[in-house]
Amino acid sequence: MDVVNIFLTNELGESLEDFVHDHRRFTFDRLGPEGPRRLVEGPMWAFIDWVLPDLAGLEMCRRLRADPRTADAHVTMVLEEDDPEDRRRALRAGADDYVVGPLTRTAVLDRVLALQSRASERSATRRFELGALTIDMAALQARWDGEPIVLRPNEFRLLRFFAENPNRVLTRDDLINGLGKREPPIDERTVDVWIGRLRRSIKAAGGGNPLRTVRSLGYVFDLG
Amino acid sequence: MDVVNIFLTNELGESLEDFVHDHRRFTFDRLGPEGPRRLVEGPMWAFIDWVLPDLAGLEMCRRLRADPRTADAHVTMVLEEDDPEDRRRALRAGADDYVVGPLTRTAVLDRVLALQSRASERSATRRFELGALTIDMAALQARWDGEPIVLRPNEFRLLRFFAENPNRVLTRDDLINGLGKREPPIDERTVDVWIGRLRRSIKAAGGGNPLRTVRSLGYVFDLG
DNA sequence: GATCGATGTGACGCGATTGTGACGGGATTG
DNA sequence: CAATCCCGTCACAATCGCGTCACATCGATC
Repeated sequence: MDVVNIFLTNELGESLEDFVHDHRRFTFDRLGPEGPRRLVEGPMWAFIDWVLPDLAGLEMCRRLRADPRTADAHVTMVLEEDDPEDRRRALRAGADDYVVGPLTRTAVLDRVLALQSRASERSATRRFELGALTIDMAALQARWDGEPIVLRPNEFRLLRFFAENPNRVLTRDDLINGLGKREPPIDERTVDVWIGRLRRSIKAAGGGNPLRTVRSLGYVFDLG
Repeated sequence: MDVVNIFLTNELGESLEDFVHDHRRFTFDRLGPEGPRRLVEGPMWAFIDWVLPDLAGLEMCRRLRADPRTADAHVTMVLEEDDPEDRRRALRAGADDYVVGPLTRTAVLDRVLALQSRASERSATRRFELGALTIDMAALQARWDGEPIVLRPNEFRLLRFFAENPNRVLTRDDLINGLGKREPPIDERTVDVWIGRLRRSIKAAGGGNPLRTVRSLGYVFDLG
């Protein structure tokens, strides 16, 4: 079942309980300055209050964008009143959307569902093309020069995360978080095993080794 | 001469008279909660009013889909006004299309003709050619490399649904809904049995295994 | 080239997921 | 109305995935 992460900067995000609706699982999470408390793999929808006690909504939005784990989140800015000037500023700060609050739980859900159906129309088949490597997100199938790569679920997630952050050193911690494995805590050395297994699977499909080890730091997906 | 069934939930469907236009024979039929009153073999086009006195349009749509005789009908939802929210819900409930009413008889005909010509361009539902596999919708016959595959009705529906959604992970839930088995509720594990039986039938005809298991998610019909 | 921390990797085992034979009730057929 | 077929469910077997460990290997530094 799909999991949809919903982040809120107000008390609506307090309950960490899951919420199932229409065959999808939603998790509500309180969004603080340090980012979300938990992050399950899946689409992310953030609702940021324009006026916050400790941190301006603008700044919160920037932090979300800066963190590779949440950079893809869809950000909706929640305005207290419909001020055109605020709207403009919110969108310029990187928000994808705005809404005039205050929100209720069901209002949030409805909005996410509406936006989601629009989003799925737009990018029904997401597809990465990275040199010889292609990743078909709809079929959950990766190929090297057209040759299918047989990947286990975790390997696929790993490859996907690398593909989303090419040419950038990812620490073992980045990888663990990027794959949503903060809980239960995982030994960092396990990442080495993930890498080894992914490399082997790619090689088994006749591929090269796009994963470079950066000693005492992490790994990079080399592109071009 | 082809016969085209047109179902309507309002008084436009009252007359059971045939109507000939452009070398095609159309039958108009009043669609009630029990389904159409008569059904001639041929393409089916249903126009369901979003607002109905006794039964919501949504529910009517589901019933159409649930009945194997009408599951293939093209469903157009007739909205009273252009509310994006209603549009979204209509499409998610299984409608193929929507239109803002009220409709006249000729408007319905025009629409059907327009949709029909588009459909025949796609020639979607007549015949699939997917690698070694061919599916003849008219003869309800599938073949692997020309060799007939003996399929039970449910297996055929399943294969058809896969063929309509190749290279795309389908969850067990997708498959249950795609085969119109929302009612009565079906155990998701039953899908595993469907898959097993379909695989066996294909293999019995000398075919390969085009169905890939995606662990903890669902199944994909792999193509290319 | 010796040393030592960092990385690569085969093996293991548990828990989760999937495959499948068997059964029975209901529909269908002749 | 008997024989057959179809299909949903169940229970058990088979398989798979993955985190961990232990040991092999590597490579920077002196």
